[in-house]
Amino acid sequence: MPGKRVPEPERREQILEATYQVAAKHGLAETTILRVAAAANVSPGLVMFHFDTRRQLLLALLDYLLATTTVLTVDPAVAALPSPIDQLIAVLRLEMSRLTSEPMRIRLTFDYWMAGVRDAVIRQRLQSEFARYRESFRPLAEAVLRAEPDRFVGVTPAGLAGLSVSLIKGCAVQSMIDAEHFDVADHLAAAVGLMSHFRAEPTAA
Amino acid sequence: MPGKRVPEPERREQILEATYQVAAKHGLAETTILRVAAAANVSPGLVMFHFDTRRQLLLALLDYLLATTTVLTVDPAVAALPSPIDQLIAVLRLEMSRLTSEPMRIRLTFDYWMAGVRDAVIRQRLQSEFARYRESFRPLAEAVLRAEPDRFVGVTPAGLAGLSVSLIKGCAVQSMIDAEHFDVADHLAAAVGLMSHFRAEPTAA
DNA sequence: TCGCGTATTGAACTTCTATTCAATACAATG
DNA sequence: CATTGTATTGAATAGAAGTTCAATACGCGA
Repeated sequence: MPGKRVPEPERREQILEATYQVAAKHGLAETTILRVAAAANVSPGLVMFHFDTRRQLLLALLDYLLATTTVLTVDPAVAALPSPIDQLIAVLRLEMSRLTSEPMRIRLTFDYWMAGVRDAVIRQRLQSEFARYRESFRPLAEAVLRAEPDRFVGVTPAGLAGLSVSLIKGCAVQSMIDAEHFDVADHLAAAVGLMSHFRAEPTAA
Repeated sequence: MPGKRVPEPERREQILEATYQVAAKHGLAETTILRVAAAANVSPGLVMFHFDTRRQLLLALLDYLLATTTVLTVDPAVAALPSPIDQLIAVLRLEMSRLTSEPMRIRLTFDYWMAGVRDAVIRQRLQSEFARYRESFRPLAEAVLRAEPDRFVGVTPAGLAGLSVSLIKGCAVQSMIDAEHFDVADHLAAAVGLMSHFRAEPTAA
């Protein structure tokens, strides 16, 4: 006794949304067709009908996840900061706060990250996503190096951008398990402590 | 028709070793009793006999994994370096190389890391393990701050130690997926580029 | 109003898993 | 050599998962 018919794109969207809810709460491994179907108030068969296999459902979820990830934007208030290095630090701070405020999303992303170790398709999508993310730091990194070339001898824009992403990822990884105990501010303080020295007054000694 | 009897501790060790092989190659999720038994040339029942449940087998594997993790040691050649910050950088370099040279171990550790999100026992063991790791950086961090207090205003030893671990973890996470493409030297160069400035000659301008 | 295609269901099927257990052979002890 | 305890096996069980599919009802065009 079939239920109400719904145009295909909306059904897909509805099921994907349910899949996200399940995956965010229980993790990828426990994201089963049955659970997804139950969460979407739909029969298991319908999930297969729209996505063919569980694998394709999870790939679709990955696309959904990446598509709904906010791209890196430089806040006007940040852009107004005088020195590029202050801008970079401010962006780092914002990104770290943003990520740790969405723990479910972070966990899911790392779930895919682990899956990517054994799955080439997942791996490539994540790689290009993170390459894009890294690139979005490039203008800022270039500005920093341009502003104080003497102090950044041997550091490339790509290197500084990569380091920025690395710091953010390190923060995300820690907070994933230590959510309530891990303090973003503390973590950033050390990084800032290092970077801020590019502006430090010269030692007269 | 039972096979040869073997004293209990050796059997446990043998099965654990097999479990490690399977888990390192296929991941935790695919580490099944059957696979482990096959890898150990033993019947499935015997695995259960020695470890009771799959969960306890995996917990035992975690202990095994952590127990066989080399603790942080400061190489004599490193300790001979004149400035503490050079020592810290050298240690970072060594640790990053060490981790990326054992990709299987890293992946397995992160597998447990993900499992720890939903499993309190796993989480606590990992937390204390990483706390210990972080602490092992503390003496070095303190030496760095003591050597150049004026340049590290507001940075605590804990903060610097945490940042060091974070950099290493960031490196490990990247290399996990990007093994052949990710270059430890590049990654470290940026970090070093930052830190080395604590020794930079003052800008005369 | 009458088909007709398609979305939808729910049960059946297959496969894989952890787990249990009765049967069995080995080693040590007497 | 007999006995006893325990390590070991392999088959049986139960459950859950992904996937298939025949049956069914809905909505649209004729």
